[in-house]
This record gives sequence, C-alpha cells and structure tokens, in this order.
Amino acid sequence: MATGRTDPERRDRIIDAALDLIVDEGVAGVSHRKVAARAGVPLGSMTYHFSGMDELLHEAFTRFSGTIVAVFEERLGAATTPDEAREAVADLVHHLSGGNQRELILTHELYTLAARRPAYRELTRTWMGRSRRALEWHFDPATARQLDALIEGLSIHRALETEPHERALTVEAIARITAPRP
Amino acid sequence: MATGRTDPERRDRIIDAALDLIVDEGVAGVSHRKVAARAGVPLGSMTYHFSGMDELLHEAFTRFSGTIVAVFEERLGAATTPDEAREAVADLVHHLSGGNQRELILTHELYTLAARRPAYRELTRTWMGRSRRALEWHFDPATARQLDALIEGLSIHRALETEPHERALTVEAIARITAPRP
DNA sequence: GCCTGGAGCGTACGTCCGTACACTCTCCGT
DNA sequence: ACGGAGAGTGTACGGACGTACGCTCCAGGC
Repeated sequence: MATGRTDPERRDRIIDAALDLIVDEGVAGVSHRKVAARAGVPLGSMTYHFSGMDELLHEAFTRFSGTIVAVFEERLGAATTPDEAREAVADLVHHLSGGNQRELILTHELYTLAARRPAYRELTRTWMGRSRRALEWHFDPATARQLDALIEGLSIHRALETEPHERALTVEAIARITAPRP
Repeated sequence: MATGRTDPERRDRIIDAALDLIVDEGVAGVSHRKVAARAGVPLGSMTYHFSGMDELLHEAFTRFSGTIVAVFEERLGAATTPDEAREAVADLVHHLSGGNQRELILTHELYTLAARRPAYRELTRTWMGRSRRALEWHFDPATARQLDALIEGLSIHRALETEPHERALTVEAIARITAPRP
C-alpha cells in the first residue's frame, strides 16, 4: 500500500478470475457480477477498471495466449537439434491435449471469438506467428507452417477423442511432415 | 396441411433459424425469443417443440455436423485413386477455410461446447469417426488418423490467417503425410 | 351437432444482467 | 489544519431472459 489506497493487483486479479470463470462456464457464462464475486472485488470495480466486458475478455485472452506461446518458445528454445525439436513438438502436443482441460477450453473459446471478431483474430494471428517463428528456429518456413497446422490438428483431435491416440502416432506424423525434402 | 393443424416443418425451421442465429451472434447470443422471431414462430413454440435451449442446440449441431460430413464423404467417395483422394482432401481444406465464414464459425462453436460438455463431445467424436472412415477408403488407418488431424489444423489456420496460405502448401503437406512408408 | 382431447399459443413472473451515477474516504498541497 | 481532487464503491434502474401455465380452437368420435 505504498500509495495508500490504490491496489495495482486488483486489475490482474480480475483478469485471473475472468479466465477461471471462462474455464468453468464459458465466455457465455461470464458476467460482471460473477467475475467480481470470484475476484473478491465489488461490482463497481468492474466498470471502473474495464470499459466493458469486451475489454476484460480481450485482456484475458491476451494474457492466456501469451502464456501458452511462452511455453511453446521455451520448449523449442531448449532444443538444439532437429530431432530434439521433434521431441519437443510431440511433448507440446501431448501436453496441450493432456488432462488439463483448462488450456483446451480457453483455446476453443478464443478461436470461437476469433472466428467472428477481427480484434480476437488479431490475437490468434500474433499467437500463430510467434509459434511459427519458434518452429523456424529448427525448420524451414514452409515446413514450420505445415508443422504448426499439424500440431493444432493433433492437439484438438487428441483432446476430443474418447481414446486419445498414442504418442507413437504423433511422433510418426511429425516425422513425416518434417522429413527432409527429396 | 394434410392433418389440418399440425405443421411438421415448424421444428425444422426453428433449427435452421437457430443455426443462422449462431452464425450471426454465437451460441452466447441465442435466445428463445431471437430464434422464434427469426423463424417466424411464436415464442410459445420454443418450449413446445424443445424441452429447452440445450435440446435445440444439440439438434442444430447434429444437423450441422451431418451436413459437413456428408460433403466430406461425397468428395472422398468420388475419388478412385490415392492421388485423386489427395486432390479431394486439398479441395476440402480450401473449401472449409474459404470465404464461407458460416462453417468455420459453426465448427468452432461446436468444438467449444464439446470441450466442456460430453453430450457435444459425442457429436464431434462421431463426426471425426466418420471422416476417418472415409479417409480409410484410400489410406491405411494410421495415415487416415494423421491426415484427419492435418486437415483440421490446415483448415483452422488457413481460415484464421490474414494471408491464407497457397494451395501448394496444402498439397505438399498432404503429400508428406500420405507418402508411402519406406 | 355436440363433446372432448390435445396441439399450439400469448402472457406474465421472477431472475439476472450491464451500466450510470451519487457517494465516501484517503492523501497531498498548502 | 484543512480543503479539494480523484480513486474506488454501493445501489438502483431499465431491459432481456427462460419458463410455467391458462387459454384457444380444430379433428374426430359419437
């Protein structure tokens, strides 16, 4: 409380609460009242810190995509050979489609917004761009683009299946896409 | 009006109106009132024909996924060689990610529901199963599974990009995934 | 020619929503 | 010591929502 009354963490806590709420109930279920209750702040704080739901949602998804892409970059940055990079990619696919519903749900909620609203599409575009650049540390641009799409598809399908596919299938698909050109 | 009063098309028109509304405003923006207005039926018809929003949504997405998978099967059924099948797959990717926002939006809305609710996940599971079976008319099961995921990822990324990738990239990715094993 | 069952509809109720805005309270300049 | 500015809050309003339920009105049995 250096400045006395102001609480700089308040905004952040509201955003965190919003993300948690989206996971539990979806963007559709988010309201100022519910977020405020979960964040432990009064309802009036919502309109004080954010111009409306949209600003809150946009900031929430900005934070989320930043977090995800950071993991992506960290894992790929640690790889030093193409083979290590392939392993890292397989890890990422299985991490994203693993038990943690949280990231899966938030990703789909964001994509749904992006499908209709340019402001959110910009967010996914940035996200995809950074992922692709990270893949280009190890692969040529065309391969990176194809591999990025493959990661997306494998993660989604794996998460939605009742019997998630084995790691071997993921590894093989990655190997095929990243195989050196003849 | 053979039976006099009953109107068997009414249910269908409500479902169509619901899908249109989802495209325009998202699942979050769907309400009994809006659907009724768009379908040109009285509000009371909503609760009469459907036990609640959930039943309506489920039927709407059942119809939607059925439509999509039918196109998929038709195009793949027309192919007679693996190369023709590869062409068909490329067509499907570019059709799904082309100008028509409609299918993109509905797909994401469905995936978002599926990420949280088992009843909708069952829908996507069936959809994926039928797609995969269609791919298996031309490719071995493991390849079909990988290819199905690739299609998903390519379609999504292509639709979300500001500068959609060229067909050549799609074709190359498909060729890599479906290349005969050494 | 009436009676009745049930398909289909209009309306009203209680709930929850976003937002505006008057208000309190603390800190700083004087 | 005190006054004002502005950060932060509580509340109340208007509107949209889902749903329950009493109503209308036709088709077929007698």
